[in-house]
Amino acid sequence: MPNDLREVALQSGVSISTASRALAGSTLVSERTRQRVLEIAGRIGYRPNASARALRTGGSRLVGLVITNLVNTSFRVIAEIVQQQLAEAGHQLVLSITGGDPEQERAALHTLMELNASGVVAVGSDSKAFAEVRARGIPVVHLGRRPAKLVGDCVLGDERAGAESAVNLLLANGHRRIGVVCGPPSVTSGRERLDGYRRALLAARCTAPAELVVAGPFTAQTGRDAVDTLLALPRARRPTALLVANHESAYGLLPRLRELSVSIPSEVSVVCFEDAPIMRWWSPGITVVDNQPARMAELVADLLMKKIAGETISTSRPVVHRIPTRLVDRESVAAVPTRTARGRAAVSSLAGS
Amino acid sequence: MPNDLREVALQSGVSISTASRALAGSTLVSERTRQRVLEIAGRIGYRPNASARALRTGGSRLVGLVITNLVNTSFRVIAEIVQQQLAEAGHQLVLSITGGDPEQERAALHTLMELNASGVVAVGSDSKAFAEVRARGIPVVHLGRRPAKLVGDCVLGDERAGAESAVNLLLANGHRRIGVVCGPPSVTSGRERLDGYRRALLAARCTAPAELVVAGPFTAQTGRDAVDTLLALPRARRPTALLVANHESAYGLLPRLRELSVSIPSEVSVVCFEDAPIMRWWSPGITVVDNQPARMAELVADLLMKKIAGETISTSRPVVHRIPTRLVDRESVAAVPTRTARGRAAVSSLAGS
DNA sequence: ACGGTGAGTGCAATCGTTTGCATTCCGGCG
DNA sequence: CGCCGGAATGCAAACGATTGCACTCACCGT
Repeated sequence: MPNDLREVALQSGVSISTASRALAGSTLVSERTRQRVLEIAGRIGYRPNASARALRTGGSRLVGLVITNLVNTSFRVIAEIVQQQLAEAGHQLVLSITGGDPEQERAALHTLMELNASGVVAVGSDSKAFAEVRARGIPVVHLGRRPAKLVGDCVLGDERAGAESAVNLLLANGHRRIGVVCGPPSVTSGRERLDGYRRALLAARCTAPAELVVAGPFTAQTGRDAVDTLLALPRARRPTALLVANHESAYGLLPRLRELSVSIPSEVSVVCFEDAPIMRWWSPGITVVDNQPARMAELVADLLMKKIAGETISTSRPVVHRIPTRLVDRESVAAVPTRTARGRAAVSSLAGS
Repeated sequence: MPNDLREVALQSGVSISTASRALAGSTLVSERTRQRVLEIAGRIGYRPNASARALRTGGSRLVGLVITNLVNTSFRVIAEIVQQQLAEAGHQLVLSITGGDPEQERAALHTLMELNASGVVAVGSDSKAFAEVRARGIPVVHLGRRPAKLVGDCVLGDERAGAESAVNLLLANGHRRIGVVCGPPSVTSGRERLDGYRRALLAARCTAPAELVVAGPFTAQTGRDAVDTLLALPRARRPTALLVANHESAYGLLPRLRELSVSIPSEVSVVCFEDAPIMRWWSPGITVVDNQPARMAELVADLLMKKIAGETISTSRPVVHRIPTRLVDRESVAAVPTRTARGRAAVSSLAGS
């Protein structure tokens, strides 16, 4: 026995149109028939066919999330929150993980077009397939990284200010030689963080010598290597503090420091970008610049749903939103050890015990 | 200008049927017309309308993944791999995160039914909505936890053997008093791990006193509390090794041990369940029972796609597959400390507070 | 009494594809 | 020469919902 709208109509003794309207809550049906239809629908467990509806109305209530991976804590949080927010509004999340491969990204976007997606959230992406998506009137929101060509609004962290706040904290603790580990210059977020770092140093009339800047891909290895490179510098040029501008690197940098028994924060202060469980649980707790992925995700969901509801492919220019970062001060930053202070500490510890 | 099959047909000078067949690769069209149609389709950027196709054929090529969260490393890996495998076969992943809430799970499953999902992967779930899904002929594969009522094949880790291998390793290192932290008894995986623990001890003619068994929800707090409970035991009854049977607890347990300056493995040996980056990076590296989520995911995707392809809601009984675990020996297990060698400062500090 | 009104309902077209069946066209065979 | 068969194509009916339009009444005002 089928359980489509026709069946509901049949059993309710009304036409398909009326049944449809009753279920849709139209004012064009009498209260009594609505009750009857609803009751029958409930009884036979009627579920509307999403394909048919999408075909007829042109709206699928599917939203694509195109993302490079789920390992990155920010991305994971974003996926969770966006899914949840969309679900509350009756949308479904179609997940595509591209691994950063443009070809896969293209494929994902094409599929989303075929699905008549109601919207697309893309994080860290940049391909001309977006133009097609946009051309089809599907709203797009960019997230996390700013692509060269915006086809929709863009939600970013305030990377520059975040880096500045971190560097300022270090400066306030007396650090002058601050090493930085950042992502490849091709990624906007990495560039901006580096820029913030430079700017803060400049404002304090400090130098940022090239030897203190290490750039590399988003891998733990980059972090490991950075430690070795920076600590190999002669004492006087060695950094007393490190700013780790992406947390993939942190996953290599922190263990490497421990391997080498370099003590945080007494020997080197550390500030990392992006909060993650491991940052809280590391010993000592790592001071981080939290880019608040949950807030980014909420805003993204909000923007996208407004666009979807508006139906209007707003011809206005895409706007870029910046979510402020939050400096979470834990235990990995301390005053720069002065020669005398260090000597004193050693002496007193001897004397004390 | 529309972008549908009719347009392709029109420009190719053939009927819609022929165009459809040409694109579908049917043998019923001449090579020449196929070429022509393909060329036109490519030129005008034709993309088939998935809704229309789904409506007509009854297959949506959408697969639901219903999961409690993405924080758990195993789940995250599963989501990534399943997505990738499905995408390769031309399916799309619809992600639903339930947070463990049965109501949300029900809603997710209902939505998937409306979408005419081609299949559903459910991890850690148990609700009667599955019966409806099954009744609609949608293949289901369970993953990770075994629900009371199987509506489809089930892929699990070999929890019992995994726990046994861990305990055996500890026994081989001379440990006799082995504490265990496990999930709530309501979850099958937790029960099985506990069972494996008991069995291994029994086989070695050791006891597993109740005071060494701590059960609690899948939270970091459970792990923290477990440390305090177990270490508060009088010296002679205190465990010399810990088996942490879920990694949510590990996230609380490991930092707590470090807070208390309880040294691993010299004061206490530790084996955790489920591998994760933090296990590798912890210092010392934590020996784990790896449940190989990637292999589970691959098998799940494989099973599901076979069922989808088969079209047959195989009436045969659901079969339960077990993926073997892998003991990854790192640095957190050492021979049991002799009484004299055993440090006392850290542990007694706890008793004091 | 009659036309107007408006609430409630039904008819039928429509969304874009797939596919069973009919149709055409051609060559080959009896 | 007519007939048959197969290859290639087209026609039209689905799939299940939404929705503009037309229709039916009962009721009201004049």
